[in-house]
Amino acid sequence: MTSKITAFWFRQDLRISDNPGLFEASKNGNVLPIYIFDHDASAECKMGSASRWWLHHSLNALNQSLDGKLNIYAGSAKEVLLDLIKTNTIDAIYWNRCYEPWRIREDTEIKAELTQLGIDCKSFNGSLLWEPWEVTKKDNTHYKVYTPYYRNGCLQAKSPRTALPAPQNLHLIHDCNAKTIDELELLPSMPWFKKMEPCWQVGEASAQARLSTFLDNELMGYKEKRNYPAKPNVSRLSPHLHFGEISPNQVWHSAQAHGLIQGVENDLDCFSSELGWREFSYYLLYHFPDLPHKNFQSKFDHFPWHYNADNLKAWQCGQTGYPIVDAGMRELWQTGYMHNRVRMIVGSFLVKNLLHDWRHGEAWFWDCLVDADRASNSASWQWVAGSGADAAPYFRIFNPVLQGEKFDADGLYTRRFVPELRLVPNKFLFSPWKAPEPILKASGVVLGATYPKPIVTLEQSRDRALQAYHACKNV
DNA sequence: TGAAATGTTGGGGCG
DNA sequence: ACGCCCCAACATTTC
Repeated sequence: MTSKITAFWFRQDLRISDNPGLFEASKNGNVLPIYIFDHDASAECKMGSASRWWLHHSLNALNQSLDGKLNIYAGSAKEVLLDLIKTNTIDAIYWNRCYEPWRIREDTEIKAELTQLGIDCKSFNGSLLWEPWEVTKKDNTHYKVYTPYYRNGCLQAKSPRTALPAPQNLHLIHDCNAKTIDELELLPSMPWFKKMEPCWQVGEASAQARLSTFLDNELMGYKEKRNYPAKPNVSRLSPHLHFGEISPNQVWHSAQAHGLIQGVENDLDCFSSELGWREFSYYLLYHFPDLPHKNFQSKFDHFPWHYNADNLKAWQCGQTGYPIVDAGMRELWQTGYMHNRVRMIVGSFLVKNLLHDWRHGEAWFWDCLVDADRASNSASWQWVAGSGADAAPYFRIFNPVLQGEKFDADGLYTRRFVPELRLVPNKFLFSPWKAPEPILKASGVVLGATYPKPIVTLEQSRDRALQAYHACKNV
């Protein structure tokens, strides 16, 4: 064994198995495993509150896998790394690529400077099935529509790398100048996260367990049942994927293997395609770095949004008077997560019925979601708003009453998060303002007191949205 | 992965 | 028996 020391820089790949950068680093000899918390450096890379909570636990899980030898630092990544090579004998620094624009900028700089100083810098793909620059069209332009991107761009390209094993014989080095995870102070002083704790098991082992449970019990019927927020047939892998506790390659190939079971072919294709949407988001962000801030379709730059602080607040707090919307927003607040069907409903409601700029929704989700991810979050909000690539057409406006009746017919989901309506019969659960007074009384509901009256009417707000969209249609 | 408005069809009640 | 109307059910168009 040589005495070469390779620093492996963990970022959004908080796992040991199928970690290409770590795998290669381990071949060189000794490994100095490091994590740099650099998200407080600027507003652009600020991490949301729920994400910080997740990160705290994820780092602890990773540290445990590394026998307590994960070296923690805080501050600008470049400064930390430059400092690190001054005070330690380091021959190489490896990492897996990140794709946020600010990361790409910074990584490019870091690679150039460190290489000049004689450090062997290598980056790897640990987070995507297909690199954004590898999915190309013949005419050299970029895909703007999902289906051809996925079918012709991804599925026709080379099959995603199969998962690597965890490196054997990791020789880990500890730097005594490193901080502890607690010193990062990722947890807020107000323990609001207590209610989230029972909902999640953080870390690589839990991510693998979640994948197994999903594939064994919930993949069957996924295509249909994933639409019903009370059903368990969704993977809930998004936060694990975001922090890289599990790689998309591990998910992809495990799912493929399970998809051989007869009768789940369509479910497998549907699930794989959801991983495809994740790839598409990264692809869009890579080729359109302004995606988190700017409308992908610039005609939306002149959209007559109608900001109203009270309405935004009501939406955030789950007090809109529309039970399926309020259930979703409260699920988000309480658990750090929201079922995908309901994300579409609350998104449509904010952007169309309340006529709020999608960036307000993006910001709130960013702070509240444990799976907050720049690429997915901004691509999805632009999709909902109609300003994005391959977006939902502007006139597609969800009716929260019909959506509730259709996708939560027995009210299980809605009653869980809006318990003040639990005695309201199904017939009026999604439109309590239509319930006759005796029924409300028997249910213990006083509209405007125990549960809000609708903050807008569906008919008027729908018409207003259609007018507004019409106004900027072909600017 | 929408909803509402409008159009079409066909069965049954009824003069 | 026949034609007319009504309307539910389904299909198509429009936003």
